[in-house]
Amino acid sequence: MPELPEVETTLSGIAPHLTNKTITQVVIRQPKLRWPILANLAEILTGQRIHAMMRRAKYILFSCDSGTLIMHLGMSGRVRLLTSNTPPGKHDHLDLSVDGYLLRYTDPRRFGSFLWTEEPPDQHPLLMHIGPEPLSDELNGEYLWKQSRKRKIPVKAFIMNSHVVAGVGNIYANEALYLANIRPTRAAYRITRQQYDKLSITIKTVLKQAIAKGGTTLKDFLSSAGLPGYFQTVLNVYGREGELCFQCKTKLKSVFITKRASVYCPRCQK
DNA sequence: AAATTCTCCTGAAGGC
DNA sequence: TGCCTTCAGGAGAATT
Repeated sequence: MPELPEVETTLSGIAPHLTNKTITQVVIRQPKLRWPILANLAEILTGQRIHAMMRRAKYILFSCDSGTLIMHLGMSGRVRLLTSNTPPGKHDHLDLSVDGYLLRYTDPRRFGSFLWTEEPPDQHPLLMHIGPEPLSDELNGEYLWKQSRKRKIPVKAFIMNSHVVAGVGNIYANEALYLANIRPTRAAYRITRQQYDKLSITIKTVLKQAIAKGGTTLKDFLSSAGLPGYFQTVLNVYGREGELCFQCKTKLKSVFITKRASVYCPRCQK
Protein backbone atom coordinates (compact mmCIF):
# COMPACT_ATOMS: atom_id res chain seq x y z
CA MET A 1 0.00 0.00 0.00
CA PRO A 2 1.27 3.47 -0.69
CA GLU A 3 2.95 4.84 2.40
CA LEU A 4 4.40 8.31 2.74
CA PRO A 5 7.60 7.53 0.79
CA GLU A 6 5.57 6.13 -2.11
CA VAL A 7 3.34 9.19 -2.08
CA GLU A 8 6.40 11.44 -2.07
CA THR A 9 7.89 9.48 -4.95
CA THR A 10 4.61 9.69 -6.83
CA LEU A 11 4.60 13.44 -6.38
CA SER A 12 8.19 13.74 -7.58
CA GLY A 13 7.35 11.59 -10.57
CA ILE A 14 4.30 13.47 -11.77
CA ALA A 15 4.70 17.06 -10.59
CA PRO A 16 7.32 18.12 -13.19
CA HIS A 17 4.97 17.03 -15.98
CA LEU A 18 1.80 18.60 -14.63
CA THR A 19 2.92 21.83 -12.99
CA ASN A 20 2.11 24.97 -14.98
CA LYS A 21 -0.05 22.99 -17.37
CA THR A 22 -3.71 23.61 -18.10
CA ILE A 23 -6.17 20.80 -17.51
CA THR A 24 -7.73 20.01 -20.87
CA GLN A 25 -10.00 17.12 -19.92
CA VAL A 26 -11.12 15.08 -16.92
CA VAL A 27 -12.90 11.75 -17.32
CA ILE A 28 -14.53 10.14 -14.29
CA ARG A 29 -15.60 6.54 -14.88
CA GLN A 30 -16.24 5.52 -11.29
CA PRO A 31 -17.23 8.30 -8.88
CA LYS A 32 -17.79 5.91 -5.99
CA LEU A 33 -14.50 6.07 -4.15
CA ARG A 34 -14.13 6.51 -0.40
CA TRP A 35 -16.23 9.64 -0.80
CA PRO A 36 -18.23 10.23 -3.97
CA ILE A 37 -16.36 12.34 -6.49
CA LEU A 38 -18.14 15.67 -6.93
CA ALA A 39 -20.62 15.35 -9.79
CA ASN A 40 -19.28 18.48 -11.48
CA LEU A 41 -15.59 17.97 -10.72
CA ALA A 42 -14.67 17.48 -14.38
CA GLU A 43 -16.46 20.71 -15.25
CA ILE A 44 -14.74 22.58 -12.41
CA LEU A 45 -11.24 21.42 -13.27
CA THR A 46 -11.32 21.74 -17.04
CA GLY A 47 -9.52 24.87 -18.18
CA GLN A 48 -7.77 25.46 -14.86
CA ARG A 49 -4.01 25.73 -14.60
CA ILE A 50 -2.15 23.59 -12.07
CA HIS A 51 0.30 26.04 -10.61
CA ALA A 52 1.82 23.93 -7.88
CA MET A 53 1.73 20.42 -6.47
CA MET A 54 2.59 19.40 -2.95
CA ARG A 55 2.21 16.63 -0.42
CA ARG A 56 0.57 16.90 2.99
CA ALA A 57 0.52 13.66 4.99
CA LYS A 58 -0.37 11.06 2.34
CA TYR A 59 -2.47 13.51 0.35
CA ILE A 60 -1.27 15.01 -2.92
CA LEU A 61 -2.52 18.54 -3.52
CA PHE A 62 -2.99 20.10 -6.95
CA SER A 63 -3.10 23.86 -6.48
CA CYS A 64 -5.30 25.24 -9.27
CA ASP A 65 -6.65 28.66 -10.24
CA SER A 66 -9.79 28.66 -8.13
CA GLY A 67 -9.08 25.95 -5.57
CA THR A 68 -7.19 22.78 -4.70
CA LEU A 69 -7.69 19.21 -5.84
CA ILE A 70 -6.91 16.83 -2.95
CA MET A 71 -5.95 13.29 -3.96
CA HIS A 72 -5.45 10.29 -1.67
CA LEU A 73 -4.33 6.91 -2.96
CA GLY A 74 -6.00 4.90 -0.20
CA MET A 75 -4.91 1.31 0.10
CA SER A 76 -4.48 0.30 -3.49
CA GLY A 77 -4.48 3.52 -5.51
CA ARG A 78 -1.80 4.26 -8.11
CA VAL A 79 -1.32 6.91 -10.72
CA ARG A 80 0.76 6.86 -13.86
CA LEU A 81 1.37 9.21 -16.71
CA LEU A 82 0.45 8.10 -20.20
CA THR A 83 1.50 9.80 -23.41
CA SER A 84 -1.41 8.38 -25.37
CA ASN A 85 -4.98 7.54 -24.44
CA THR A 86 -4.82 3.77 -24.20
CA PRO A 87 -8.03 1.86 -23.40
CA PRO A 88 -8.82 2.01 -19.68
CA GLY A 89 -8.82 -1.11 -17.54
CA LYS A 90 -11.40 -2.29 -15.05
CA HIS A 91 -10.09 -0.23 -12.13
CA ASP A 92 -9.03 2.91 -14.01
CA HIS A 93 -11.47 5.30 -12.37
CA LEU A 94 -10.25 8.73 -13.38
CA ASP A 95 -8.18 10.39 -16.12
CA LEU A 96 -6.85 13.93 -15.95
CA SER A 97 -5.33 15.30 -19.14
CA VAL A 98 -2.97 18.19 -19.72
CA ASP A 99 -1.15 19.05 -22.91
CA GLY A 100 0.94 15.97 -23.76
CA TYR A 101 0.06 13.80 -20.76
CA LEU A 102 -2.77 11.84 -19.28
CA LEU A 103 -2.70 11.11 -15.56
CA ARG A 104 -4.53 7.84 -14.99
CA TYR A 105 -5.76 6.83 -11.53
CA THR A 106 -6.13 3.09 -10.82
CA ASP A 107 -7.58 1.76 -7.57
CA PRO A 108 -9.02 -1.77 -7.22
CA ARG A 109 -10.23 -1.29 -3.65
CA ARG A 110 -11.47 2.27 -4.13
CA PHE A 111 -10.36 3.55 -0.74
CA GLY A 112 -8.77 6.54 -2.42
CA SER A 113 -10.37 9.92 -2.90
CA PHE A 114 -10.49 13.08 -4.99
CA LEU A 115 -11.78 16.13 -3.18
CA TRP A 116 -12.08 19.75 -4.18
CA THR A 117 -11.80 22.78 -1.96
CA GLU A 118 -11.84 26.47 -2.71
CA GLU A 119 -10.45 27.39 0.68
CA PRO A 120 -6.80 27.12 1.69
CA PRO A 121 -6.23 23.35 1.81
CA ASP A 122 -4.87 23.43 5.37
CA GLN A 123 -8.34 24.55 6.43
CA HIS A 124 -10.04 21.59 4.80
CA PRO A 125 -11.71 19.35 7.43
CA LEU A 126 -9.53 16.40 6.45
CA LEU A 127 -6.25 18.30 6.69
CA MET A 128 -7.01 20.72 9.48
CA HIS A 129 -6.37 18.35 12.38
CA ILE A 130 -3.45 16.38 10.97
CA GLY A 131 -0.26 16.39 13.01
CA PRO A 132 3.11 17.76 11.90
CA GLU A 133 4.97 16.40 8.90
CA PRO A 134 7.36 13.71 10.14
CA LEU A 135 10.30 15.14 8.19
CA SER A 136 9.82 18.66 9.54
CA ASP A 137 11.46 20.08 12.65
CA GLU A 138 8.04 20.14 14.29
CA LEU A 139 8.38 16.42 14.87
CA ASN A 140 10.88 16.08 17.69
CA GLY A 141 11.25 14.35 21.04
CA GLU A 142 9.73 17.18 23.00
CA TYR A 143 6.61 17.23 20.83
CA LEU A 144 6.05 13.46 21.05
CA TRP A 145 6.71 13.43 24.75
CA LYS A 146 4.24 16.24 25.43
CA GLN A 147 1.57 14.70 23.21
CA SER A 148 1.91 11.32 24.86
CA ARG A 149 1.36 12.34 28.48
CA LYS A 150 -1.64 10.51 29.93
CA ARG A 151 -2.05 8.40 26.81
CA LYS A 152 -2.20 4.71 27.52
CA ILE A 153 -2.38 3.34 24.00
CA PRO A 154 0.62 1.36 22.70
CA VAL A 155 3.33 3.66 21.42
CA LYS A 156 2.99 2.12 17.98
CA ALA A 157 -0.68 3.07 17.74
CA PHE A 158 0.27 6.51 19.05
CA ILE A 159 2.79 7.26 16.30
CA MET A 160 0.47 5.83 13.65
CA ASN A 161 -2.29 8.24 14.66
CA SER A 162 -2.35 10.86 11.90
CA HIS A 163 -3.50 13.48 14.38
CA VAL A 164 -0.22 12.97 16.26
CA VAL A 165 2.16 12.70 13.29
CA ALA A 166 1.25 12.73 9.62
CA GLY A 167 1.81 9.72 7.41
CA VAL A 168 3.61 7.13 9.56
CA GLY A 169 2.21 3.81 8.32
CA ASN A 170 2.58 0.29 9.65
CA ILE A 171 5.88 -0.62 7.99
CA TYR A 172 7.71 2.48 9.08
CA ALA A 173 6.27 2.48 12.59
CA ASN A 174 7.64 -1.04 13.07
CA GLU A 175 11.02 -0.12 11.67
CA ALA A 176 11.38 3.15 13.56
CA LEU A 177 10.54 1.48 16.88
CA TYR A 178 13.11 -1.23 16.22
CA LEU A 179 15.84 1.31 15.52
CA ALA A 180 14.86 3.23 18.65
CA ASN A 181 14.93 0.04 20.76
CA ILE A 182 11.36 0.62 21.91
CA ARG A 183 8.84 -2.19 22.23
CA PRO A 184 5.73 -1.38 20.14
CA THR A 185 3.34 -2.52 22.86
CA ARG A 186 4.67 -0.13 25.49
CA ALA A 187 2.16 2.48 26.65
CA ALA A 188 2.87 5.87 25.08
CA TYR A 189 2.99 7.69 28.43
CA ARG A 190 5.69 5.36 29.76
CA ILE A 191 8.19 6.25 27.06
CA THR A 192 10.82 8.66 28.34
CA ARG A 193 11.72 12.01 26.85
CA GLN A 194 15.10 10.58 25.81
CA GLN A 195 13.44 7.65 24.08
CA TYR A 196 11.17 10.03 22.18
CA ASP A 197 14.21 12.04 21.12
CA LYS A 198 15.59 8.86 19.58
CA LEU A 199 12.27 7.76 18.12
CA SER A 200 11.67 11.10 16.39
CA ILE A 201 15.06 10.66 14.74
CA THR A 202 14.50 7.05 13.67
CA ILE A 203 11.10 7.93 12.16
CA LYS A 204 12.86 10.48 9.96
CA THR A 205 15.65 8.02 9.17
CA VAL A 206 13.42 5.23 7.90
CA LEU A 207 11.24 7.58 5.86
CA LYS A 208 14.20 9.40 4.28
CA GLN A 209 15.85 6.12 3.42
CA ALA A 210 12.70 4.84 1.71
CA ILE A 211 12.25 8.08 -0.21
CA ALA A 212 15.84 7.84 -1.40
CA LYS A 213 15.21 4.30 -2.66
CA GLY A 214 12.05 5.45 -4.38
CA GLY A 215 13.98 7.93 -6.43
CA THR A 216 15.38 5.11 -8.48
CA THR A 217 11.89 4.11 -9.67
CA LEU A 218 10.91 7.56 -10.93
CA LYS A 219 11.26 6.59 -14.55
CA ASP A 220 8.47 4.06 -14.11
CA PHE A 221 5.85 6.81 -13.88
CA LEU A 222 6.40 7.39 -17.58
CA SER A 223 6.83 3.79 -18.56
CA SER A 224 4.32 2.28 -20.93
CA ALA A 225 5.04 -1.06 -19.31
CA GLY A 226 2.75 -0.38 -16.41
CA LEU A 227 2.52 0.96 -12.93
CA PRO A 228 5.45 2.16 -10.91
CA GLY A 229 7.31 -0.63 -9.23
CA TYR A 230 7.19 0.13 -5.54
CA PHE A 231 10.17 -0.42 -3.43
CA GLN A 232 11.34 -1.91 -0.23
CA THR A 233 13.95 -0.49 2.02
CA VAL A 234 16.11 -2.65 4.19
CA LEU A 235 13.54 -4.04 6.58
CA ASN A 236 14.79 -5.10 9.99
CA VAL A 237 11.53 -6.40 11.42
CA TYR A 238 8.50 -5.86 9.18
CA GLY A 239 7.48 -9.17 7.62
CA ARG A 240 10.24 -11.03 9.46
CA GLU A 241 8.24 -12.71 12.24
CA GLY A 242 10.03 -15.83 13.46
CA GLU A 243 13.28 -14.87 11.76
CA LEU A 244 16.36 -13.78 13.69
CA CYS A 245 17.18 -10.24 14.74
CA PHE A 246 20.09 -8.98 12.63
CA GLN A 247 21.54 -7.38 15.75
CA CYS A 248 21.38 -10.08 18.44
CA LYS A 249 20.07 -13.18 16.61
CA THR A 250 17.05 -13.49 18.90
CA LYS A 251 13.89 -14.77 17.23
CA LEU A 252 11.56 -11.88 16.30
CA LYS A 253 8.10 -11.89 17.83
CA SER A 254 4.82 -10.67 16.42
CA VAL A 255 1.76 -9.22 18.13
CA PHE A 256 -1.31 -7.46 16.81
CA ILE A 257 -1.83 -3.87 17.81
CA THR A 258 -5.17 -2.52 16.67
CA LYS A 259 -5.35 -5.19 13.99
CA ARG A 260 -1.95 -4.43 12.55
CA ALA A 261 0.97 -6.83 12.55
CA SER A 262 3.70 -5.59 14.84
CA VAL A 263 7.04 -7.35 14.77
CA TYR A 264 9.78 -6.67 17.29
CA CYS A 265 12.90 -8.09 18.85
CA PRO A 266 12.15 -9.07 22.45
CA ARG A 267 15.80 -8.56 23.38
CA CYS A 268 16.61 -5.29 21.61
CA GLN A 269 13.29 -3.54 22.21
CA LYS A 270 12.22 -2.79 25.78
C1' DA B 1 -10.80 13.54 26.00
C1' DA B 2 -9.15 9.18 24.82
C1' DA B 3 -9.91 4.71 23.17
C1' DT B 4 -12.39 1.43 20.60
C1' DT B 5 -15.28 -0.11 16.92
C1' DC B 6 -17.23 0.41 12.50
C1' DT B 7 -16.94 1.37 7.69
C1' DC B 8 -15.63 1.54 2.79
C1' DC B 9 -13.93 -2.45 -1.14
C1' DT B 10 -11.87 -6.31 -3.55
C1' DG B 11 -8.06 -9.52 -4.30
C1' DA B 12 -6.06 -13.20 -2.20
C1' DA B 13 -5.92 -17.00 0.73
C1' DG B 14 -7.89 -20.88 3.05
C1' DG B 15 -11.32 -24.59 3.61
C1' DC B 16 -13.78 -28.31 1.83
C1' DT C 1 -11.13 -27.65 -10.09
C1' DG C 2 -13.96 -24.41 -8.08
C1' DC C 3 -17.13 -22.24 -5.11
C1' DC C 4 -17.80 -20.03 -0.73
C1' DT C 5 -16.06 -17.60 3.30
C1' DT C 6 -12.90 -14.70 5.60
C1' DC C 7 -10.17 -10.77 6.07
C1' DA C 8 -6.44 -7.11 5.61
C1' DG C 9 -5.74 -2.43 5.58
C1' DG C 10 -5.70 3.89 5.87
C1' DA C 11 -8.05 6.71 8.25
C1' DG C 12 -12.36 9.30 9.13
C1' DA C 13 -16.80 8.68 11.61
C1' DA C 14 -19.45 6.94 15.11
C1' DT C 15 -19.70 5.21 19.56
C1' DT C 16 -18.44 4.29 24.25
